[in-house]
Amino acid sequence: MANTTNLSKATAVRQRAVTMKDVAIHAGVSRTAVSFVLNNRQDASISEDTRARIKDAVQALGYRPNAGARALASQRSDWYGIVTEIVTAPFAVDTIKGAQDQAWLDRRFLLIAPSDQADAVGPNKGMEDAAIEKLLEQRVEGLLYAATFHRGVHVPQSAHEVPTVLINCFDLDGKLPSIVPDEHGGGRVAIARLLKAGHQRIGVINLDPIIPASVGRLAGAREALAEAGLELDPELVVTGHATADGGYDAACQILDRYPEKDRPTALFCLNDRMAMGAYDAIKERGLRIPEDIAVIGFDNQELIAAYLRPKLTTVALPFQKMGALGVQTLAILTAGQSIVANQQLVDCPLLERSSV
Amino acid sequence: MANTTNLSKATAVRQRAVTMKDVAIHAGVSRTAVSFVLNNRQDASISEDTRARIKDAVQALGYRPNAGARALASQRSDWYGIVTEIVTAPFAVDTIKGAQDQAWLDRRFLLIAPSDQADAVGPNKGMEDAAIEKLLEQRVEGLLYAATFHRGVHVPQSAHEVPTVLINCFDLDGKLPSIVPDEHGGGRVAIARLLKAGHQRIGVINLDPIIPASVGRLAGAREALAEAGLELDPELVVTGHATADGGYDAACQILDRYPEKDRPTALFCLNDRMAMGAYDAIKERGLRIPEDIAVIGFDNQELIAAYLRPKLTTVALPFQKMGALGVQTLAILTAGQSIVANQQLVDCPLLERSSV
DNA sequence: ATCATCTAGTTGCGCGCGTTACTAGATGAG
DNA sequence: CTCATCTAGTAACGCGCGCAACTAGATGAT
Repeated sequence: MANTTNLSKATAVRQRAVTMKDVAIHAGVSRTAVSFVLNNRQDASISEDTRARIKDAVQALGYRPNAGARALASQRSDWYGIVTEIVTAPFAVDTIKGAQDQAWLDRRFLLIAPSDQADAVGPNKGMEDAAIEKLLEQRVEGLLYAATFHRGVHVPQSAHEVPTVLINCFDLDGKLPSIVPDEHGGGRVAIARLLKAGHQRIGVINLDPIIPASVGRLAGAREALAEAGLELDPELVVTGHATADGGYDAACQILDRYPEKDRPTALFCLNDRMAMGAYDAIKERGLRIPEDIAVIGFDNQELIAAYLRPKLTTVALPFQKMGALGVQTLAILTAGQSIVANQQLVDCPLLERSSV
Repeated sequence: MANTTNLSKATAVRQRAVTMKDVAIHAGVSRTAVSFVLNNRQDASISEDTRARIKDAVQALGYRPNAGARALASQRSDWYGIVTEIVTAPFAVDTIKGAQDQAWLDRRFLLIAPSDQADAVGPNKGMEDAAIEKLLEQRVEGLLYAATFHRGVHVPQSAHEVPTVLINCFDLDGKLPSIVPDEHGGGRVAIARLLKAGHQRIGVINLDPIIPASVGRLAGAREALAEAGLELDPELVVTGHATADGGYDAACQILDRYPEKDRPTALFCLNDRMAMGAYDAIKERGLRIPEDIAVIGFDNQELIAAYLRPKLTTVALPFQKMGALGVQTLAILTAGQSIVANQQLVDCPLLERSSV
């Protein structure tokens, strides 16, 4: 009979799928017995013998459970949803990856909804709402809401209907728990690394000073300097546009402003794209990295950091970890338990390459 | 009553969801009537009056259809699955994006399954099988199987149980339809662009010469040259490791091998990462881009191409388009119709920036 | 011999929905 | 008045499954 099954499977593709009932008939038991065996229920008593017969039947028929029907009957879907900008964001994929892997471990499925514009005020706001709506129609048990740069957000109302965890952003108007990078610690570790290498005069290429990334990283930098008895010279902090060009311009400013002896010996770039531009400015002036000027970045944007020459030492944004932690947090919340902290910080580790 | 609903929604989060039955009772009709209205069935006759009452009830109660139950009853899920390496691949996200958007337009949902190793012989092969298995358990109606670089693959047997379309790869042992970039045309357009700018002596930084990308792009390059009455000088084709370092080394070879007058005036780099390294080699020699040496890349790896200085002119791999086309093809196949060609080529358009 | 307990299952309900078949009442033709 | 036809719905089944409640037979204690 296994024969005919294989045959029919090979010839006619669009056949009615094998159900538990088929398995039950094949094994000569009731459908319930099959269910018990497949779900490994301890309270039911099925002899080893029939248990084996059932498993054989499953194999022989190529039975595959119907996840939708199971969800319907059991009133739980084992699905989480994640909504995030997907393509505009080089980082989104890391968050997804982290969440996906963790979900996989927990035997859960991650539904990914597109949100071209996670920004709460954008013109595509409607799309984001629709995306969440779709996820809720799939009866996801929890939601992950991920931003591509650390910021405060307003989360659509519908997201409050199931447990929701914010990743790389925080709830501006509510109580939703969030997971964000420890920008402060990242700033510290970057500066600490430079200090350890003997640098005392450090230039900083800053981001827009009002965003959390800038605030946190600079505070951390100051703290690390203070511990070494140093201060951050405001003149050495230049704000640049968050691109390679911006980094180039800012680096030029810093490098050209001082005579060689007063020139900073290291640059802390608050993101890797700006570091990429800074590299150009440095090389253009005939200076070597890291011998003449050390450079340290932030973000660990793989495509940049790992391919710059020399490879860029940088502080990593822990997107994968945040994604995984998001799923873990969701697991706690959907289990009805409560979590300890409303905001969880995740370490930003230093990645040593060759630019310091 | 809208009041109490809102209230209960706000206070008790984990409430039984509103079902069609609730809507029916609220509107004073049968559940069937609700179903007819929601599905806009033409054959059923419901008066405008009750139709409105039902829609009001849907609004008032905040009814949201249960996608799983609907799938179960209607025997169609409106879901497609996509399996692809997700994080190892900077491109995967573009494919997903394209597919996702198209699916969204078609009112379908895209389930994304992780596959750390889409390679058919890798150690994680089991995971890929498991991923497909999971997708089939969700009763996806079709599968997209996407690779991160153009190559031949062996697709797991289970993927043959539903319509499957390969993206950026082709089926080594079967009949599965595939969608791949037009490497040949891309090579042509790159060289044509350089010719148009007056370059006659063109260096090529090649990839591993046996992969489809290399074969196709070089053939296209030769064709474009031939049309201009030129030939590709084999000496000017250097194979490099597909990284920035590899591009740097290859560029150095090409640049240092000839006296200035015989030096190529343009470099065609078969991927953007190698172009990134080539930039370094060129700048190191005091040469300017594009005045002294023009550079054209391939892939359009945004983070690189758009942030190099000068910005890199490159040929784009049409991942989004391939993803979208994949979904469209799947729609045809799942509708039971057959498609024209077993292999569809997608244009690789030239992206003009500033390096030519 | 009687009754309780245990083993190895089975019967049957309901999850939320799509869908087919049916029906009660209104309308019109003869 | 009778019968056919149309309008505006409704009753009921089944999708595949989980699960609570039940049962037939075997075993053991009294």
